[in-house]
Amino acid sequence: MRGELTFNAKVNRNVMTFQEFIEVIKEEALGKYQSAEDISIAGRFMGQRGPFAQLQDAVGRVQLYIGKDELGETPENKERHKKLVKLLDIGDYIAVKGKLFATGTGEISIHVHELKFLSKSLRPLPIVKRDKDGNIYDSFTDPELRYRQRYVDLTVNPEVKEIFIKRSRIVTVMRRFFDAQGWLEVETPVLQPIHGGAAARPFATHHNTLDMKLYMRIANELYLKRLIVGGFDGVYEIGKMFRNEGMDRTHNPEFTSMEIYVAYKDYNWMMSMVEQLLETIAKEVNGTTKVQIGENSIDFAGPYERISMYDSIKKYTGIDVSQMDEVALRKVCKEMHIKVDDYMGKGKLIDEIFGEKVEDHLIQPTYITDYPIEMTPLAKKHRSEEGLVERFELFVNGKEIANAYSELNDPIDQRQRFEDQLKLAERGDDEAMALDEDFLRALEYGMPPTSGLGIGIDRLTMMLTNNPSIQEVLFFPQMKPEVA
RNA sequence: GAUUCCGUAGCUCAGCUGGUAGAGCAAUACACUUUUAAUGUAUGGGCCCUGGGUUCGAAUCCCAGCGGGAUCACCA
Repeated sequence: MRGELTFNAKVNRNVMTFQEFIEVIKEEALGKYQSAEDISIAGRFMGQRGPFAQLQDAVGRVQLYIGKDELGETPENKERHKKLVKLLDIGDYIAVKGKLFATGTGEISIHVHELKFLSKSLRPLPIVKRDKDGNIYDSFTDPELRYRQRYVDLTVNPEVKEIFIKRSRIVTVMRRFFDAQGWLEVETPVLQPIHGGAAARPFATHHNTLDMKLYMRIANELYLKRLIVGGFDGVYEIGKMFRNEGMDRTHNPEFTSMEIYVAYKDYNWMMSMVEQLLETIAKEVNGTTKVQIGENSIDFAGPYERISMYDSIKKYTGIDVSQMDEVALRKVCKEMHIKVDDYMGKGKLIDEIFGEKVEDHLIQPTYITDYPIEMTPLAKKHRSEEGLVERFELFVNGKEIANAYSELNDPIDQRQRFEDQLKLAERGDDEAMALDEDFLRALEYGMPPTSGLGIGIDRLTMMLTNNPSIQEVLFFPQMKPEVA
């Protein structure tokens, strides 16, 4: 008996998946009461009511009919099966054989005549029940348990599994979209000697053999641009970034970003590309461009509104900050009761006003364009507006999900911008960007005009699945250690 | 990091102004072989997060710690 209960290696599971089973119902079994041939199926035993049991696999559930005296053929085999059925626990993996039939209420089920244990569950799974109206009766909801034991969460909460399937599809659709354009998916270093490309505190580590300090990347931008210098027309990378910052419902120390750089393009082109990309993703993942996020119904169908940062501030505050110097901006912040620090330069002050007064209004997808030069050291100067750069951020539901530039490809200007960052750092801005000599050298060899874009995959998934918490879209969100 | 709420059975939760632990589901046994969250009867199940304190007596009140959620700050 014991042998039957433990972790069988021989499985005939490839005979039929649940999905195939459902197709068989449609094509063959419907209208019949009993299939001619046995089918073989395997899955997780998820409960029993009388002779009716639920078997679950990755796709869904099917009903089994386990008749008391109908298992096995020989008397010994019948006896054995009776014992096996008694030993069934929720969570056990079993394989069954039987014929399809329609029950009295019309549900297509498997009339089991043979049952085999594949694996035993030694711990009781939480039992979640739901009725036809979707009411859930015995839920498994404790966030701490759900995140620490995601395997249980995924087993008993099908809507959780659905989120992660969507997340995977978002990435797949994105990849397919880029690949169709001939852009190249690449991988760049996670361990970097200089943490460039963004403004954030890094995780630091040490390489023993080289005896050198290394940082987990906070961004991969400077490496991807090196590849554009190297002659690729379009490169993109989907991968983890690491930032040693605070954690909350929208921040996890490691998160996934997609960065893409396309040569001979500018940020106007990029805006159109992003519209097509997001529209495609929304349709492929949700079947529609519209998505409900909390209270708001959002439509990802392009084109999106485009408004410059200065105009957006004017629109929502009535104040024109475009000609103001640092002193005037500080005065404005004070009048609006916006907290500012001494180290903040002009760009940062404008960003504070924007964050405080504008962001929350940007519900439908909206491009904010043309940022002050001080806060964007890697973007190209605006072709006609003094003091601005060609940059946009895409806001949806009041939150930023994409950031893009016409990339700065003038090495002399780039060196100057890095030096301005160093000055900010000296004033106490610990987010100011470090200078990367090799990156400058690459630019000195010549980089074509290029547009670059970054999209937060976690954030995008949160929006497309209507989840306000990043933990709900990460399989294993960062947690403090569990104490035994 | 700050504020605030929370931590009781495998899960979801009651447990009042302090008097020594409860329900539903799950589990076990027996009966039932049926349906669509939940059949019946019976039974077992607890470091009430941890450590101090107050008290004759603490799941309950106080303090500290640990873990989680929410809000804020920082960031994406």
